[in-house]
This record gives sequence, structure tokens and C-alpha cells, in this order.
Amino acid sequence: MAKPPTVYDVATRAEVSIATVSRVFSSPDTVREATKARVLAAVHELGYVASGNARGLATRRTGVLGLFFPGLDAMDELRGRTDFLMHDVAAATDRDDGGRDTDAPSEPDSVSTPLPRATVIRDIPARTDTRALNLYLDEVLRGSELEAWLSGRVLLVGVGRGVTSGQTVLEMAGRVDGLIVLAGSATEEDLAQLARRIPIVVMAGPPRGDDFDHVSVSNEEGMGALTGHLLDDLGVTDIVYLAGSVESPDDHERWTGFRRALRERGITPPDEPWRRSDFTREGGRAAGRVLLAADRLPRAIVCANDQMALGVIDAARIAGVDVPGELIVTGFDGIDAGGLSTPRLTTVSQPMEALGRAAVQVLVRRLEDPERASMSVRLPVEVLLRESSEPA
Amino acid sequence: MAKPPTVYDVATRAEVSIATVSRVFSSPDTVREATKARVLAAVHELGYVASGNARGLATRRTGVLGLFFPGLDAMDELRGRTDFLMHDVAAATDRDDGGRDTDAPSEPDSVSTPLPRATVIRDIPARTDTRALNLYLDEVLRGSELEAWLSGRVLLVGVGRGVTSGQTVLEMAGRVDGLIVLAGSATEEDLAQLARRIPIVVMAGPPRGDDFDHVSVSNEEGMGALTGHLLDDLGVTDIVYLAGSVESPDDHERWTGFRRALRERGITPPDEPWRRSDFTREGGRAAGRVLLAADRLPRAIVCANDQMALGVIDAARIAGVDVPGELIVTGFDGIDAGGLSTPRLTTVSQPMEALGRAAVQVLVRRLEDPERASMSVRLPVEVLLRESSEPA
DNA sequence: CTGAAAGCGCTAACAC
DNA sequence: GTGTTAGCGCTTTCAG
Repeated sequence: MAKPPTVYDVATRAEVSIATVSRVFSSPDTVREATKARVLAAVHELGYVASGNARGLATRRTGVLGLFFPGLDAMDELRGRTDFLMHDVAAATDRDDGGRDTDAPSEPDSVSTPLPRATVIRDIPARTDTRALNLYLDEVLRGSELEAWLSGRVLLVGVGRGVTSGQTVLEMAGRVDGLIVLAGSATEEDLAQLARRIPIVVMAGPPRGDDFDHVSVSNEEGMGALTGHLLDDLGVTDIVYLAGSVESPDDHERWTGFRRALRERGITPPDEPWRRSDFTREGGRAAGRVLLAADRLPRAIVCANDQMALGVIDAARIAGVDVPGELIVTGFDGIDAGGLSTPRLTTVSQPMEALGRAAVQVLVRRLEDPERASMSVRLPVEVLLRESSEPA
Repeated sequence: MAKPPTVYDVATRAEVSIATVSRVFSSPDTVREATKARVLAAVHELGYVASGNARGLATRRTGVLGLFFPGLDAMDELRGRTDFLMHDVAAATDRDDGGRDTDAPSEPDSVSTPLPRATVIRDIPARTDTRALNLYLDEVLRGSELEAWLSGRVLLVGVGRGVTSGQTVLEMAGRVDGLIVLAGSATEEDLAQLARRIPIVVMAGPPRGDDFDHVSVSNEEGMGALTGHLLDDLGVTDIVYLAGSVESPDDHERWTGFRRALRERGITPPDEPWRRSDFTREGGRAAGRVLLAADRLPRAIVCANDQMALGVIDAARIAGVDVPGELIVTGFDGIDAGGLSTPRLTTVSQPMEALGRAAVQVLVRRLEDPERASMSVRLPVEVLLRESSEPA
């Protein structure tokens, strides 16, 4: 990588001043055609690409929006630095229908044991679980990216993992015009610090004071509506509630919605969830086993998210308990797997992509008008009635 | 947003020079404890966050890696700028178990028709199709982000859509230390220009000359192995091939692998795929209908990706044709839906997350040693034999 | 329409 | 240890 060409190089080559080069990009019509052409030619020949840093420094804006998530990967395996078969291209030239299986490149610059190129495996049905939250974030991310693009910006995504989390978010803050932060992924202290430099939008979790702009979904209303359906339409009152981890900002709201639904119908809700698990399918399975081992089954189990609900269904299947005949199971989130399971899972579907889009919209508005009062968006949810609750 | 504090502000407040402030962050142990403490205090009080731009300008490195994808969203709906219910937080203060359904906030700063907070819907089984490629990219993205984090960097993601695509990628290039580009998402011309400024890693597609570093999966070998299985183990020779869109760099390799497998067994492969579709499930369904309407069924149909294969299975189900009894169907990619379908889909599973990780690893290596010969990584794939090809 | 020059906020020698 | 002082590459008045 030779030193990248700068405005100066272009200016010299085009025999103009750097100011003119700059103008060609920022206000093309203030430059004479002939001059512009010369500059553009130079740009082309030199392969000039403007430095975002320099531009950002001068402009005080970057055109970048940040999205910061908590890292919920399996931190254990994380460091498993899979090292890949890597070789110099120069050494391996055979291409197209030519000699295949010339496996090892002549000059293995850094080769671990040569990996097989393709393995045949008889795949037994298995469950993919791990990616629970990721799937949620994927959609949010997709929505954010789209909306960012619509506003002519790009997204800087960062995930906070462990102790470096605070550092990451601060670093991001230094390079973006505004930042979207998933509730709980950064400390209040860090947030406060960031907020002095750039606009922050908090996503999910309970509404904030008027510190930050806020975007979330109607967790409480959704769970309330679902519970109401069980109560009113199915006439079920014998319900237990499986909660997720306490740290989750959403968990509390769902639980609240559940209780409210009961209370509004004159039923005294329990003070505590029947049980608390960890939002994973495995956790749901475990909870399911406990439930099924008891003397008496409740008529329904309402779970704080889909993964756990699917786990409960797994457990029921294994125990030979019919869902929804003997036990009604419901989830929350609306992940794809819930629509593909047998029986399909009744759930509350969150508009995750919309959430991502809304967050960016709010952020962009804030950028455009720093003075306006802090905003809050609460997106509606849909209760999806499917076979895990609806006796055929 | 008051003007963000700078090193100068911090320096003044801590009664030191800006160099010292800088040192506190870059080489903390060269600063006396007492001084450091003063600086840190000032940082805290002021809410100082270093400007990434300024730092990047001075350092000539940003700690940001770019990931550039082609945008394959349904461009039609794209502009559907869903505007969300948005109101000033100041106006809506009720919280917690208090009065719910106070629906409209008192001062609706910008309210479209108030949206319902939760709707109950009887959900009929339907197919989600659209997100085919996205799911692929999600995993790649996840892998990249993880690996970026492991290397202490953060990811800038950009999607090229339509005509602004070239602009986007150039803008990104100006703000990152290196860029990963999905094959086909940028023009060769743009790539060449970028390459003069920063290292580029091309992902997927055929190996490149020694221009750029390259990362991909063994498309050809995978399809070859799968076809070989049909040929050798199942004794099936009456096979048609459903290809995807020609623009896809991977499509060609898979087709090549298919042909090679035939040829290696003394069978003359067809010159052209039986048919070409668009990688979507709907496209697969259409192709399936054509196939099933013919006088005679082949014993097997090999599809260039999972989505189309699932579409073919859909068509077969509708036509009452048994898979795999009457027709064997295979896919490629290993998307989740293929493992959840009935019958489950035999496919070639790509290590998508690993692909993302590998790309970042390669990029980081390149950053560390700009001089080394260009690298190429080819990741192995797995053929997953499932019920769509294996008669019970 | 174009050029000169002053920053933007930070790092990195180089002095002290 | 800490301060001084050049830049880093670009935008943006302000003249001309």
C-alpha cells in the first residue's frame, strides 16, 4: 500500500489548488467544467479516495451512526480462534476445470493441517439453539442498516463483551454522529458521558426519563393481550409463568403485562413468576421437565420468550404430554423457529426490524434538530395465535 | 449538545498540556500517578470522549474494518418509510403499574394515527421467503463482528443499493483500515481504486488473480461430493440441475462441481443447466411445477441453493409427488429452514460464520504485514444427507 | 471561478 | 515526566 494520494497530490496533478479539489466533491457546480474534468481525471489516475477522518475532523460530522449491542455469544468458545487453511495465491494458480485436488498449494505460507474440502455427513435431526438473541439482533440490525442507508449514512456496529465493553462503546462514540444503544449494554455512567458528545437513542427496556430518546415495543401490552386471550377466549385460568433472566429489561415488562391481565379480571396474580430461567431453549427444556414431573399439570404455561417455550414443548414431547391438549404453551418474540415447530408456537411477535428502523429515524431526527424535546417511540406488537394454544 | 470537550479543555482543567492528556490514554504508565488522576478527573467532569477522526488523522489508522455487501432487499418496498408513532417523552410520564391505556400522550409532537399497542391475530401457516440472502449475510456478519472484536476493532457495515452503491463503498473506504467486499457487490473499477488506499479482501466468488486477498468456500467440491453421493451411493444418474442467477459468482462453481462429478464417472454432463431460476423459493416452486408437469420425472433434481430446493419440495407436495420416493431433491447452503422442512433437505452446508471470521483474519494479517503475498482461504463444506434424498 | 490560509482534535517526535 | 510544536488531510471563509 503506497501512501494513499491526498488532495494535495490531486491538486498538483490537476494543476489547481486543494480548495478546488475539495469543491469538486462538495459543490461541483461552482467549478468550471474544464477544471472539474482535469480534477476528476487526476482523481482517477491517482486512485484518490477522500479521508473520512480528515473530512470528519473539518466538518464535525461523519455520516456514521453507531449501533451498540451487548455480546451474548457463548463467551466460552469465543476465543476458539479457528485458524483457517490459508495460502499464498501466487502459489496456487490452477483454475477452472483444470486439475482439481491439487490440494496442498506449492508454497503453503501458513498451513495448518490441510482441511478436507468437503465432508459427507449423515445429519441427524438436531436443534440449533445458541443463536437466540442473535436472531433478534440480526433483524434489528437489518432494519437499522436499511434506514441508515435511506438517510445516506452507514452503520458502525459494535458489540460489548466483557470488560472491554465500556471501552468499545466510548471508541465508537468518538467516530459517529449518533449512537443507538440496546438497553443494558452499557453502564449508565458511560451513557451519561457519551450523551455529552453525541445524541443517544436507547433501544428496548423501560422508558427513560427525558435523558435520552427511546425506542421500544409494547412488551407489557403484548403479554397482557396474550394472557387475556387465554383467560377470556379459552377460559383458562390455571396458568404458570416462566420468566427469563432478571437483568433483561424486557422481562419485567412482560411479567407486568401478565399480572395486569389477571388482575384486570379479578384474579390475584402471583407475586413471583412460577420459575425463572435464562431465555434459552435448554433452559426451557429444564423448566419443562420440572413442570411435567409435578403431580399436577397447570392448564397453560406462559413463557417470557420463544426459545424457552420451544424448550418446554420439547420436554412435553419427550414426556408424551400433548400440546395444547394437556398443556398450552406460549412464547414471546416471534422468532422464525416458532412458526416452524410442531405444534407451531403461539407467541407475541415483535416488530424487530421496525424497531431498528425506528431507532435510526429517531436518531436522525435528533441530529437534524438537537433542540427538540426527547422522543419516545413504542411499537405495537401482534399476538400470533397458533397451534400450541389453540386446540384443533 | 454543547460543543464536545477536547483535549484542550481537559488539559486546561487539569492544568497540564494536551500532550499529557494524550499520554494518559496512549501510554498511561509514562505519566505520574498524581497527574494522571488529575487528568482523569477532568475527563470525567467534562465528559470527554476522544475524537476518532482526529485520532485517526494523526495516527493514520482507525481501528475500523469495513464490510460491504450487495443490497438484495426487495428494492420495491424499500422506500416504505414506515413512520412510527413518536411523541415527546416529557409529555408522557405515567409509568409502571399506573394508568395504562392512557394511549395518546398529551402532546403528540408528531403523531400519525395512534397505533394499537397489541393486536391479536390468528396466524395461518405461511412461508417467509424474502430473507434468503439476508440470512446468509447475517451469519457472515456475525462471524466478522466477532473476529473484529477479537482483534480489538469494530465493524463498519455498508450495503450497496442501486446507483449509490459505488459512492457508499468509496465513503466506507475513506474511514476504515481495510475492507471486506462480497464478490459482485462493487465494480472492478471501484475495487481497483480502493485497493490503492487500503487492503481489500474479496469474499466468495472465484479466486482472484493476485490482486486481492480472497476468502471463499469450496462450492465446487461441495457440489461435487453431493453429486457423487447421488451417483455412487444411491445409484441415481437421472438427474437434472436447477441453477441460480448467472450473476452469482458461486453459482458457476456449483454447476462446475456438478458437471465434474458426472464427468469423473464417465458420464457426459449436459452443457447447460436444465433450467435457471433466481435463488428464491418462489422461483423454485415455479421450476418445480414445470418439472412435475412433464411426462416423465427425473429421479433427482439438484438445486443450486436451498431456497429453490425448498420451493421444488413445495411444488412436489402440492402435486402429490413423494420426496424422496419419486423425486430426490437437494439444495446448497445449509440454511436453517432446510433442517426444519418436511422432509428435511439434503444440502451442502457452508460455514458462513467461519467465512466472516476468516475474512477478518485475513484482513488483519494483511494489515499487520502489507508486504506478504496475497492470500487465499478456501473453507471446507459439509454435505448434509437428510430425508429429501435418503429413502427411509 | 479559484487560491491562500486558518483551523478541526489528536499524536508523536523532540526538547526541557 | 511533561511541554512544545509540527503535522495528519480536508473544509471553509475571505480575498482576489
